[in-house]
Amino acid sequence: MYQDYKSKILAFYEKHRRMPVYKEIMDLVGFKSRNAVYKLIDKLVEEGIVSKDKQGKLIPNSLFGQVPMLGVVEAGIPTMAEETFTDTMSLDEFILGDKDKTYILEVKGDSMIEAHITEGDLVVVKRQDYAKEGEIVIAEVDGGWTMKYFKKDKSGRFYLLPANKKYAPIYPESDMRIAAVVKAVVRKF
Amino acid sequence: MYQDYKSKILAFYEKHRRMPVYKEIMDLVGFKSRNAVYKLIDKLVEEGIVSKDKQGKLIPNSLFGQVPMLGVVEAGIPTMAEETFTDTMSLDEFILGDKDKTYILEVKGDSMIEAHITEGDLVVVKRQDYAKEGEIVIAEVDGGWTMKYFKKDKSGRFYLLPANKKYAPIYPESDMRIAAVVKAVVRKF
DNA sequence: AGTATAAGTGAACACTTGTTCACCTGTCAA
DNA sequence: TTGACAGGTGAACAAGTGTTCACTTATACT
Repeated sequence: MYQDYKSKILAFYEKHRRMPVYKEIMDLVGFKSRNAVYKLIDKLVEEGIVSKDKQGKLIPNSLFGQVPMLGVVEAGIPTMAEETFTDTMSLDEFILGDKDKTYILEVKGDSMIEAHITEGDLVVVKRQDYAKEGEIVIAEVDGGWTMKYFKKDKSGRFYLLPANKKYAPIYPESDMRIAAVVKAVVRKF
Repeated sequence: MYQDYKSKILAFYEKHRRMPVYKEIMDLVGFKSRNAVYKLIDKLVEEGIVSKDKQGKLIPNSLFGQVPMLGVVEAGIPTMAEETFTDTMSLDEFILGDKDKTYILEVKGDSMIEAHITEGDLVVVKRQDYAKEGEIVIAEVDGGWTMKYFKKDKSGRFYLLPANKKYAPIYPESDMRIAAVVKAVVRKF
């Protein structure tokens, strides 16, 4: 019953992308007075799953809109009953550190297959014109665009290394311009 | 200047996980009357990037809090200037269809390496006790937990197939219990 | 039984909300 | 200069906000 309240409020948040006001919660859970909601919220605040701003408006806390992160696969999945999850996370925040200058690209081709990035995957890239050694970059070399490892050889020259033995490393002839670095890979089934 | 307003409102939304009220926008962009905000919002509504609910409160629209999805890698990255992105998406919504019964697990081991799921990846799983042929499942077989392909052989028997030649298919001796199916894979660099 | 504690009701309060109206700039064209 | 017009100001309004108080109902325990 009580857990029910939480999930109804969460559902509202998911649907409307904002927290409900007291009257809405009232209708949501079936109360007939806003004061009942007030007392309910008091408990949720004490539990730490929601907070109030200076004006009393609700703000969702960490556990809200987040996915419980259980252990590792081989340890098995804990049953719902115990559900002592190790952590919880928002995928959005996890994947996109800073939403600024972040874009998503679809992957074509198999040149990064050995890095386990395959055709149809989505890569989350951050647009920047520099990169660290070893990062996967989106670069423009000799007129074409590619996604490759950004490497440096013994003599200090930079080159692009595909993660596929079928293809050879690319030593830029004229110029090489880094457009973005790959921050994450997402694959959906 | 005008574009500035949008990004400031967006920043507020990102930070507080809710849309600002008119007075907050007023302080945000430097207006001295809420009516100025009212007129500004009117334009944003007309542009379709925000809406109002029945009570006048702002609700963020599709372009808000979302990541622009550009084309495919080989086509290169369009410049910021043009930015005629093909689409835009919220990773949260994209990855987690229904947040209910969805969990995240960290991958250990290399038994799914040929499916390009490698150690350290995060798999987004949905807890359910059935699966379709060919899906990747988290299952309990003969007392242990594994992540494998869920397959059916010619005679109609189900078995678990690792995506790694080093390991043999698993034909469940006593019982096989499916705990969850893998919906997505996320890898962060 | 009785009684203490939790949970819900309903009305009232001060305050904030989005909205409207009339008014005041600037800027640009004729 | 004149007029038009988009963009901003400031005050006023009804409606909705979170909160408080006093009161009632349900639940559990000795």
